[in-house]
Order: sequence, then C-alpha cells, then structure tokens
Amino acid sequence: MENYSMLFSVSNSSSYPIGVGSSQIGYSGQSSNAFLGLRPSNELASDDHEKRQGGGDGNMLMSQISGGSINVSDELGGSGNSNNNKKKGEKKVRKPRYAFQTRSQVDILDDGYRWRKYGQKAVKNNKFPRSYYRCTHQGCNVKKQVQRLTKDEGVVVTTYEGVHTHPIEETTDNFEHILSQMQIYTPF
DNA sequence: CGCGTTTGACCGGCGC
DNA sequence: GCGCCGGTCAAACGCG
Repeated sequence: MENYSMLFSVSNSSSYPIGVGSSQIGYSGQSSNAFLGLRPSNELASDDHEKRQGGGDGNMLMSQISGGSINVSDELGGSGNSNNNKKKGEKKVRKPRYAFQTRSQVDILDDGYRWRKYGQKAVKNNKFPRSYYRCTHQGCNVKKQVQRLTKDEGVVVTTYEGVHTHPIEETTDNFEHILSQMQIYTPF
C-alpha cells in the first residue's frame, strides 16, 4: 500500500460520511477538473440492475446509486460478510453506493483510509480490470472498487459502498502533519 | 513475522 | 435447468 495521504481533506472533518470529501486528488495538478462527475444517491429507488446485465453498457459512469433502504450502520457494524444470505430472515439489504470518477495517472487513490485488496476481475467492454478493496478496520465493512475506463485511460472510476464509522487512519506522513512540522521550522 | 497483494476457484443471481 | 457474469474467498506468495 502506498501512503500518499491525500492532501487537504483530513483537516475539515474527520468523520465524513464517505471517503468522498477527502479524496480531492492532488495528484498531478495538471488537470483542473478533478471531479468529472459525482452522483450521490439519485432517486433510482427501484432495484438496481445497472451492471447486472451482461454486455450492456460500455461505460458505467452512472453507476446508479441503488436507493435501497439505508441500513448502513446496521450493516457495517454487524455482519462481517457479504451483503446477504448467511442468515435466514435477513432480507437483502442493498447498501447505497457512491461513484465518482477522477482523473489520475494512478488508480490507487488514497483517501486516508487503509484498504486491502480482495479481488480483481476483468470487466466486459473494458480492457482494464476492476479492483475490489475493503477497509481493513475492524467492524468496518466499507468497500470500494476502482476501475479505469477504456475510453480514456486517464479516468478512474471509484465506487464507494458503505460508510466509514471510524476516523481516518492516522498516517505518520500525513500532509497536515508534515505541514505543521514545516511550520515549526519556518521562520514566519 | 505480520500484513497486504495475487489469482484461480467458488458462489449466488439472473436471463434464456 | 443451465450457463453467464459479477462479486467474494482463500491459499500462496511477496515485501518491509
């Protein structure tokens, strides 16, 4: 894992709902439009089959946020497993997903949390694989998947699933930390 | 030696 | 019912 702790971000609010607020992507300040799109919970309350069907869409820009019931907290805290089954009487609870795309050379966008990769699959209509990450904090089932577009490989789509219930991991090389350190040595 | 990645197998859902 | 497909598991491996 890399610790490129994402610059600005950490200071504002440690308990941001998702990693969204924290990943401003300071990489390569070349591109002004870091966020090409961000769609938090639209009203697609109906079932989500967006990418379920095979060979449908070439781009999953939309990645509909499934508007299922939001039992996020329950989900996160309790089950340390996949979405459903494993228990009888447990109905299928879909966690909302937040997808946004960024322009970045690297696909590993460190948002301050520690992720562990648990899978990688090839995506149809896409020559780049999709990587599945999971937050390594205990009791935190937040997942995210990172995918690069075939259209232009400069764009990386990150989809967050779930909400972090813990503060951001404290990295020693935190930018803020470094900043404060610098201020110490700065004559001003 | 602990933690994270890799990678093929496995599993459940859905379409046909 | 079968096969495809997306998502997850887990053992082996790698690295600091």
